[in-house]
Amino acid sequence: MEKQILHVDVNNAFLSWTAVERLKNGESLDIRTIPAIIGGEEDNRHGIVLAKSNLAKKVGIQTGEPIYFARKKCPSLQIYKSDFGVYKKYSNALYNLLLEYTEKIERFSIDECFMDMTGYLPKGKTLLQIAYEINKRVKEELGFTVNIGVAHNKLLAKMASDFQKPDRVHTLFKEEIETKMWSLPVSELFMVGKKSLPKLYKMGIKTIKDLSQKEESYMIKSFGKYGKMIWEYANGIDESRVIYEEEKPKGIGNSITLPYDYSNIEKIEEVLIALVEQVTYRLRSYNMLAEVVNVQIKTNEFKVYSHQKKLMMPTDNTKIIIEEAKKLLYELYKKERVRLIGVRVDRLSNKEEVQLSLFDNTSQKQNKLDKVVDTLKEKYGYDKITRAGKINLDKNIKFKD
DNA sequence: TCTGGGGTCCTAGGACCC
DNA sequence: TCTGGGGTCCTAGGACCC
Repeated sequence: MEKQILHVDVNNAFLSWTAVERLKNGESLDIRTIPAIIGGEEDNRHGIVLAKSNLAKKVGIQTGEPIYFARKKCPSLQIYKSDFGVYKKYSNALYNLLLEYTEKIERFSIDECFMDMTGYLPKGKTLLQIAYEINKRVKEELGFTVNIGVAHNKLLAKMASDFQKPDRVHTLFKEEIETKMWSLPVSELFMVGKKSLPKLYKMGIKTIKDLSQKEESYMIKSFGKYGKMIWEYANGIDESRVIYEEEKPKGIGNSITLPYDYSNIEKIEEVLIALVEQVTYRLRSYNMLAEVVNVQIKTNEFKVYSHQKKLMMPTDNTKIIIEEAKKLLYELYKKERVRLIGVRVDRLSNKEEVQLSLFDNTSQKQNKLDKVVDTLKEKYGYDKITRAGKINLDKNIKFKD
C-alpha cells in the first residue's frame, strides 16, 4: 500500500521565528521585510550566517558564510543574535499543531517534520487538501510560513518541499518525477554534497536525470553503498519509514571555537573540562551511559584531528570521563595553535538496561571461557586441564578450527 | 577577507581470533 | 619455508545533513 507522506519545512526558520517573537514583544518592524540575517558573535569568532531573509538572499548572501562577507554584499544588512530558547518554543508550537493530524511525526530537525498520514486522512479529504490546510493554519495561528512537500515517500516529500519557496505546497508523485525532479542539477538531490559533485561531473552526470539513467551496478562500483543510495534517490526510490517514536541519541558532543587560538595546553585543558561537564550532564539527563570518549581539535589551519578510546565499562561519571579526555588531549596535542576543542561520548546505552545486562555479560564471558576449557579437556584429557593451569598450557596449545 | 555547532552514517586499516 | 581467509572489534577520518 502506498504511503501518504508530508514534509513540513519552516521558511527561513530562525529568522522567521525571531521576527514573530519581536512582533509579539511590541516591535513594529518585521525583520522578514528587510535585508536581515541571524548570525553568531563575530567577536568570539562565531561569525557565520545562520539564517537569512529573502531580501538578504536576493543579494547573494548564503547560509554558513562569514558575516564579514555578507556585510560586503549588503552594507545595510541588519544582524540579529540567535536564541535557541525561542526556536525551541516555535518548533514545539508547530509540532503540537501537526499532532492534530497524526501522531506519526518525525522531527527531522528543529525546523522540519515528516508526517505519515497513511490511514489518517479524514473522510473525503485528500493528502493535498490536508497539506493546504496545514499551510494555512500555521500561517494564521503561528504567524510564520512553511513549505509542504506531498508525496508517497520521505525522499520525494523532502525534495518537493524544497521546490519553490516560500509559503508553498508542492506534490511530487511518481508520474511527476520526470518533469519536476529530473531536470534539476544533481547538486539539488538530497545527500549529494560538494565533495561528490566533481566526481559525478567527471562521470558526465550533471542532472538528477543523468544519475537516474546510469546503471545501478555502475554507481555501486564507483561509490559503494553511497552510490546505491543516491541512484535510488534519483529514481525516487526510498522505503524508509517515518520514525515517530522518541529516539535516544547515539552520541552527545559539545565543542567550541575559542575566542583566539590557544597554544597553552593548560588553558585548552580548562576548556576541555568544562565541555566534559556539559556533556556528562546531558548524558545523565538522558539517563544513559557512554562507552566511548572522543576528543577533537581543529588547528588554526582548520585541520581536524581526533582521538577516541573505548572504556572498560560504560559510565556517566564526570571524573572518569575527564581523566580519559585529558589523556586523549595530551596524545593529540602536537603544539599546534588550537582553534576549536570538542568532546563527544559515543556508544550510548540506557542506564537501567546496562545495569541489568552487566550480569548477563559476565555470565556470557563465563560461558565462553567454559567452552574453551571444555574443548581443551576433550583434547587433552579431562583431568589435566584446570583454569589455574591454563596459562602454562597456552604456549604449547595452538587452536585449530 | 574568514570560515559554528549539533548530529548520523560509512569506510578503511590494523589487531586479534578461530 | 611458505602459507589462508573470514569475522569482529577498535580507531581515525570524512561526507553529509540542518
